[in-house]
Amino acid sequence: MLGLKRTNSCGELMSNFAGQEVVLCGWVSRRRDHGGLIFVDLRDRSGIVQVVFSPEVAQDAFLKAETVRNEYVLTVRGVVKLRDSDTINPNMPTGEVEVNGLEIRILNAAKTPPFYIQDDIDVDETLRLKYRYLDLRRPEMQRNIILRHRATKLMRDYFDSNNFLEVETPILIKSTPEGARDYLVPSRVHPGKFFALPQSPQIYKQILMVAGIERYFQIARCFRDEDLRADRQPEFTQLDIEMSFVDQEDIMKMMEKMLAYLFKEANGIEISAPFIRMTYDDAMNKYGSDKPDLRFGMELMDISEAVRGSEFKVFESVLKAGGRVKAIKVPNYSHIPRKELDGLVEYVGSFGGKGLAWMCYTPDGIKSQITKFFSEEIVGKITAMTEAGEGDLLLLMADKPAVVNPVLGQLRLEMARRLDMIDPDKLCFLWVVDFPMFEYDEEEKRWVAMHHMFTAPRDEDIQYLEQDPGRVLAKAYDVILNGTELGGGSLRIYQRDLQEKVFNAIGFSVEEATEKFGYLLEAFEYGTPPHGGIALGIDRLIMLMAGRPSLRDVIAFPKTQSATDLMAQAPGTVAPRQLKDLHVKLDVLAKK
RNA sequence: GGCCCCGUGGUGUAGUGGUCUAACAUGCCGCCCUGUCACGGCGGAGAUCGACGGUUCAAAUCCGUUCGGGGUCGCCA
Repeated sequence: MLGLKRTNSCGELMSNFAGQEVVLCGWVSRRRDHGGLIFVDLRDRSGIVQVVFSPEVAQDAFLKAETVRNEYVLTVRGVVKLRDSDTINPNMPTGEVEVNGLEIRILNAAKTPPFYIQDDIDVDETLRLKYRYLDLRRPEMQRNIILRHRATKLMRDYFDSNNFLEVETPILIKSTPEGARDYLVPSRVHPGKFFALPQSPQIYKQILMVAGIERYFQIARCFRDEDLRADRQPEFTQLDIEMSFVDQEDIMKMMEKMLAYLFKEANGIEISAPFIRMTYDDAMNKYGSDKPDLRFGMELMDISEAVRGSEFKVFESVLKAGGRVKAIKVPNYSHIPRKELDGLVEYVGSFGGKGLAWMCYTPDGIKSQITKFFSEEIVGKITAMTEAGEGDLLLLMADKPAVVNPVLGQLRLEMARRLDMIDPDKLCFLWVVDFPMFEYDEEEKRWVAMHHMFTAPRDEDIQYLEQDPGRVLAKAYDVILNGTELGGGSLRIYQRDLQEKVFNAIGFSVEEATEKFGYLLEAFEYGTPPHGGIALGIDRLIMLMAGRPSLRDVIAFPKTQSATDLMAQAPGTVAPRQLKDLHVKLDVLAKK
C-alpha cells in the first residue's frame, strides 16, 4: 500500500467533495461490468459509494477492475465527481456523486460468500452464525453493532457525569445457592474445587457499598446455564448499578433519566418520565403478568360477582374453592370462526388453562356455549360489567388466581398479536413495584426469594417474616418496556440480624449461610450504608432499540438455542492432559 | 425434559408415492456489451433431496430413529 493512504470513507462522499482526489478502502459490494465501463460499489463501515472504471480514464485500473469479484478488498484512488442529473441514484446516500477510478490495488481476493452481504436477506440462521464475519459485514448488522457501542458509551457518560465509578468485579467467583444453574470452572490448584461464573455481580457490588464506593456501575458480563430463548442467551450483559444512601425513588429516577437520555441521544426519541408505577398485584390482576405490555388495552376483568349463582357448574365450583372468573374483551372480533375458538382452547391448555368459554356479541345476539346456564340477569350483569357491545368477543376463564391470571394474560397477548393491536412504534415503560418477598416452591416445599435473598422487606412487613412469609412485600422494582423485563432491582438488607431472618424464612441455616457468604455477613458488621441498586439487560435493551426480534441480532457472536457457537464450534473436547490437570474425570464416552 | 415448525444445486423456494434422468429464481463460470446501480443479452457448470433404518414392484414424497436450526412450556432468584 506504499503511497496510497486512505483519505476518506465511502459513506461520507457527498456533492461537496466534488473535484477532490480521494483514496478509499473497502470491500466490493457489487460489480457491474458493461464491457467498456465497469461500476464497482465499494463498501466500508460508513456506507457504499460507486466507483467507475473506464479505459479512457485509466487503462490499468480498468483491466484490474475486470478481475475483481464480490467481497474483494480494495484500495482505490480516484476523483469524486458529480453525476449527471440523469444518472443520480436517489436510493443511496452517496448517489449524487461517484468516484472516477484512477488506480486500484487489490489487497485481497475473496471466495464467493455463501449468502448476500446485504440487508433483508432470507437465509437460514445457521449459515449466518457459521459465517458470522460475513453476516456482521451486512449494513443492518453493522448498524446494530454501532448502536450498541453508542448506547453503552452514552451509559458510561451518563453515570460518569452522575458521579458513579465503574468497577470491575471478578469473573471467577464462588458458586452461590439459589437462582439459575451456574457455569462452573474447575480449579487446577485446588483439586475438587470449582469456581462459578457470575450470574450477576450482586454480592460484590454490595460489598463495594460497604467499601465506600457509594455509586457503582459496571457493564458486566453475566452467565446462566439455563435453556435459551429469543430473548435469553447463556452469557449476556448487564448494566449493573448500586448506590448508597438512597431510597427506591432515587434509584428509579436515576434510571428513568438515564433511559430518557439514552433514547434521545441514540434514537432521537423523547420518552416521558416518570414512568407509570404499578403494583405487582395490579399487574397480575389486570394484565396477568409481572411485565405487562401496555401498548394496548384489553385488560383482564374480574366478573366473578356477575356470574356468581349461575347454573354453570364449572364456574360455581371454582368460585366455591376461592377461585375467580375473569374475562378479556376482544374488540370487533365477535365473528371469530368456530375453528379458531377451538384453537384458543388448545392454546390456553398449553399454558395450563383447563378450559375457555366465549361470548360472541354478534348482530344476531350473543353466541356462546355457556349462556344457556345463565339467567338473563347474569348475562346482563356480565354485559354491563365488561361494557361489551355488538361486535365484541368475550373470552372467559375460571380458575384460581395463580392460573387464571397468567393464562388469560398470555391469551391477551396472543389475541393482540393476531388482531394486530400492537403499535410497533410505541414505547411503553413502567415500573412494577411491591413485589412479594417470597414465592412458594412446590417442588422443594419451601419459600424461596422472588428477587434474591439480599432484598429488603418493606419495614411494615418485617413482623410477618416468621409467621406469614407469603404476606411480606419487598422493596423491589422491575422496569418494563413493551412487555419485556428490562431489568430489576431492590433496596438491600444492610443489617445482619434482618439478613439472618430472611435466610431463616427460606430455610437457610446460619451455618449454611455462613459457609456460603459469611464474608458478606461479616462485612455488614463493619459499617454498611443503606444501599440498593438495579441491573438492566443491555442485550434486551439494544434489541428493543434496534427493533429486532432476537437478541442474536445485537450480539456479535451469539450462541444457538442449544448453547453452541456455530462459528468457533464451541464447546469442544479437550485433551486428556487438560482434564488430568484439573482433576476432572468424565462419565461420558467420547464420540467416535 | 415436553410440544410445535423447518432441513431439496452456493442461496431461497417448488415438487407430498411412478411421467423426477428433480423445476424455478438468484448466485457462480465463460462470451458479448461505455451509464449501470437487484445492469442487460447469450451459453454453461452445479443437488444421489440433513443422516441412518424401514414400508413398497417403486420413496425427495409414507413410517421410525437420529443430527442440526428456530419458536415455546418447564427452567431462567
